[in-house]
Amino acid sequence: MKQNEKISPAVIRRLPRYLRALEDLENSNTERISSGELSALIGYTASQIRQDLNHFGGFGQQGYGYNVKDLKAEIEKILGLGRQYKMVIVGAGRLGQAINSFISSYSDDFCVTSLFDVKEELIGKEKHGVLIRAVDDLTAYLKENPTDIGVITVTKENAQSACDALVAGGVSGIWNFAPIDLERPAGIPMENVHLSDNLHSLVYYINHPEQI
Amino acid sequence: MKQNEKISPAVIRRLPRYLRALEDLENSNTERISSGELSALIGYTASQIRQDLNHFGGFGQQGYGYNVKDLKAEIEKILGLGRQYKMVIVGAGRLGQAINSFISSYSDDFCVTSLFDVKEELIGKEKHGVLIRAVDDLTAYLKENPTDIGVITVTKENAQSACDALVAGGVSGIWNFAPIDLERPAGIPMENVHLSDNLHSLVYYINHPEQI
DNA sequence: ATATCCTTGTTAATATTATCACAACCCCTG
DNA sequence: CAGGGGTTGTGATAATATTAACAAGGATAT
Repeated sequence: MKQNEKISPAVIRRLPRYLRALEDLENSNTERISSGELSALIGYTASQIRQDLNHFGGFGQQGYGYNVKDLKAEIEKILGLGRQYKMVIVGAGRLGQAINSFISSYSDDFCVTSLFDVKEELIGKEKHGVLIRAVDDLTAYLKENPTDIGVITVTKENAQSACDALVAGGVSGIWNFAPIDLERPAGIPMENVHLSDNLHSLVYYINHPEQI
Repeated sequence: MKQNEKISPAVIRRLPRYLRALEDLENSNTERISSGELSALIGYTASQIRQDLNHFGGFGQQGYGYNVKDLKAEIEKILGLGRQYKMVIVGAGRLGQAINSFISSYSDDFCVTSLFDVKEELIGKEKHGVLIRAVDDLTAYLKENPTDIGVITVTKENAQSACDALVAGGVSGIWNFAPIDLERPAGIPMENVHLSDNLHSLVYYINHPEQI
């Protein structure tokens, strides 16, 4: 990265999109790509693509474009991929199981080591090869088994205490699926997936198609 | 809405957040709320809250603030809630089932009428009281049973054809969980939930906590 | 009634984000 | 190895989005 420049969140949210496009290109054995071609593929302007990438360094070559393999490697490095992230999921209901299944099939870079739940009847069972433990044991488990990411898929009512337990256990980041904005110490990143909010936005645009 | 003013997507994405806060306030029997108090609750500046709401009309009163019940009703009206939206889910795997379960427990405003899948062994079964049909019958089903929203929870490879079938069947909007940007006719709104992108952004901030 | 206190709606200022435009300069062809 | 074509990196400009500031006017207390 150039200096200690603060990168805008808008740029960061686009990086995974670039990565997906580059993976597709690599799979189709494309060796090089220009910002203009990338623009046609993913819809951002060529100018924006060049400016985004330039926040992190000049990965392209004039008259040539970008080397697909190299650029993909650079973006993976920027994001911090290339090592394994250990995860736990708090909430072993349908959503927790779906996320567990998604992660295990998605990439070896992410590994769910345990699920947690309050429900007696779930504790001790396995889902997708992952053991469900009692949520009371969460913090203790995390201290024994250092974990990078905590996923919250419990109800709104239980989300804050799940978050507190994850923080107490020393996770580095939180992925929250509960429809609530959780309190946490500064410096702990959190990504929210608010399904209901998302659905409501969709409904707005269904009713105002002229605004799309 | 004031005139035919085009409302920025940034504003639209905040409306569901306001709605959530107002629901909580209503549940705790709070009658009135000022933009300053709302700001403390949800983190947006008071100025932004007032400006957002004013795009749609003056719902507040000087020296008093906003009436919780009324403001909630206004935002529901703006979003287009208050009627039932019929939905189908294409992809009856874990994610599809999780979304189905989420929706049925979330609100009566949304109703999943059918799941669809390619897998022979799933077709004819019921999940959460909803029948799984063959994806080949999707468009025909939609023509018989007018549907507002199509949810895509199939693999990346099958997502575009699912999208095409939904559009051919006349859905008004699409909620896409596949990690791909789908082609569709202009005027069909689509909300994307790209879990992998989201996870990658989280990983970036885990590795650059100073940038939060 | 009246005066004070609040809080909105709204305009202006600032900050952030996206686009444009082009010089620099590398690839590629012959 | 020279010239034409193509593409980047980047500073300037435009567009959006957010925050600040305050006049207008209702709520509340007395």
